[in-house]
Amino acid sequence: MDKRLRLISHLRCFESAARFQSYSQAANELSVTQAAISQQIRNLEQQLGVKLFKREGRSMLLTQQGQTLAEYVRQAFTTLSSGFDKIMVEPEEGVLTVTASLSFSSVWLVPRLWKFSSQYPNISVRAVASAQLEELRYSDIDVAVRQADEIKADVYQEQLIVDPVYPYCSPSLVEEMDLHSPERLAECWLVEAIDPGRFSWKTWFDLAGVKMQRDLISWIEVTTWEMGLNAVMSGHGVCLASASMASELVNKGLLVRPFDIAIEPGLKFTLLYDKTSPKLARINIFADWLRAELSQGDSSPINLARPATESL
Amino acid sequence: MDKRLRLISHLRCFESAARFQSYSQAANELSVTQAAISQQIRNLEQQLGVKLFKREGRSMLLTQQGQTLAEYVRQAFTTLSSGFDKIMVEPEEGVLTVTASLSFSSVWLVPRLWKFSSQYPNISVRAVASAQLEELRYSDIDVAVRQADEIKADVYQEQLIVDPVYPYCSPSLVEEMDLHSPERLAECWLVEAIDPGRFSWKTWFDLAGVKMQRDLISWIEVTTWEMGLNAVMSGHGVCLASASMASELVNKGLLVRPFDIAIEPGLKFTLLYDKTSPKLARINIFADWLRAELSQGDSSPINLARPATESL
DNA sequence: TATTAATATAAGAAATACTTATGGATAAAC
DNA sequence: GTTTATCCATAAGTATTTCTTATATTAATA
Repeated sequence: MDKRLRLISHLRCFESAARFQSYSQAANELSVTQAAISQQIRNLEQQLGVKLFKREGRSMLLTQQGQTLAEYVRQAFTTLSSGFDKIMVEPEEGVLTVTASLSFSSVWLVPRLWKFSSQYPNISVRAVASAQLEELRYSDIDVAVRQADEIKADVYQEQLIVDPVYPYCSPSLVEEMDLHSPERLAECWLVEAIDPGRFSWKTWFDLAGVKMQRDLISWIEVTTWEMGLNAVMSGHGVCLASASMASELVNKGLLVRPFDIAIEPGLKFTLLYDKTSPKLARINIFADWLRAELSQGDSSPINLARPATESL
Repeated sequence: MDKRLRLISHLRCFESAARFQSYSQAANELSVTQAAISQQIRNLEQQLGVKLFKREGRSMLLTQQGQTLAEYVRQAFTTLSSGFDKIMVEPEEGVLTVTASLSFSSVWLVPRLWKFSSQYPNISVRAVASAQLEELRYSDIDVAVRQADEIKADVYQEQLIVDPVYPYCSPSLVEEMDLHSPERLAECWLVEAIDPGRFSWKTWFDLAGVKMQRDLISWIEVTTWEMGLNAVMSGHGVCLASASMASELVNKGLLVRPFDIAIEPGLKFTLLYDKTSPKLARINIFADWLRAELSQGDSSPINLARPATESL
């Protein structure tokens, strides 16, 4: 066996740094520090006796030899990934890791997981909350559910629902503030995201045909849909939220929807997973369940066209 | 980047064990213990969630998946080795590691290295003595000089000399024992290797036309040519040795050759190196010097046909 | 049946990989 | 031109991984 293959563990750092031409970005991709990358590559260069990078100002450019090796390493890694793909096919039973926004995870997914688990006791679902979409190919994450009008990802995407966005508040507030017309909302504290995009109270008031005077209203600013729901559940004002996310709380009598006026097209929920994942059998089971569960809520499957940033 | 590539460092153990279908042999190849191999492969299997080996009695057979992965790993390693080959080309100056038998190293090579070094001050030669031929492809060793009639190796081989084997003893012993005919040798202590093959005193006496009575002779048994030479240099008997190995000592007046009767074809010296080595420029310089230096000694370049084990 | 050969496993030791802190060089901003 | 920001380099220390040693288990062989 070629003794140079002892250096194989250094090649991950090398390949990443070569691709980015940047140690910092490689460090970020590999979730280590820049110093680790620097030292690994220094070690690799010393052991091979070859300069792979040359510094130009703040850039690390590949030498000719570095370029040559990078190409071979990339090819070898592709071969290995293919090999892994070939052997890793998992059965239906096992662990499945699902990632979604904090709001969807805590407000929708986690409160319903007992349903999935009782129906599929051999599949153990692990919910991972994240602010951004996580890497799905060749990673620990199997499925993602995100809210955005458009998602850039190189894996399979499927629109689950387009969830209308209504105002929600506690039942007691309806009586307290006599919320029988949209105009009455201006007397309440209104909960709004810091950057709501098209899911703002202004949008809603326009739909309701009410002129909103922003500076006359008391505002509560939140960073996630979940925070908004939690705030109004304890009697603090009125928030906008998507029907599905609020449904569990409405069913439990903790929240009510004072007006049947919705911002539509609503919040688009997208399912993402890697079609080549070894856990595909398991993912398909979860995806079917998810589709059924979401289709039972208050939602309307309407096509979207306009882009927006992902909601909270 | 494919997160499974974090497992890349385990793949050396896997590939070796897969090739040998034996953890012990893999351990031997990689110079680690069997336990290390066992644990690495267990870890790899756990992380991949795939059984790669199945135990059958005392054999570790590859599973179908193991076979598949082994093929991909082998291919990836070949690609990496090619990449390393492509970038690793060294200049003439630098370190060169030469391996030879203990006898050749200490009796011939090391006493002459000053010549090489003064002629090529930019090349630093490191002599490594070893009882067996060391791996030359992709290893720390650059050149080997071995004594054997036939060598199995997958690298370039070149016959340097075929060195006749004569008796040698100290000058004082010639006077002391009045060594003017071969028959007189029977009165001396004879130094012989434990397993001399065709370089035995019996062979020599046959050539000299003397009938040897083994049980009437006093024997000294040694394990290396070097030991034999050291013994007779201090006045202890007579040994057989190849002309080139003895030449330095003869030139210094420490040994003499009492009879000009040689066992021929003599000891075959072979030069071995990897034609694809990145240090080829450096190797060629050393090889040229070696050829010249050896051709200045008492030797005859005669073709060999018969196999024998490597001499000491 | 006893011995040998081969792998499995646990615990500890050794080596490697990584982090933190700091410095140096260069590019960008003011 | 100076200051700030960005990026990599390096040393020292920390954390993790890899390896060794000791022992157990299993199967093959004599």
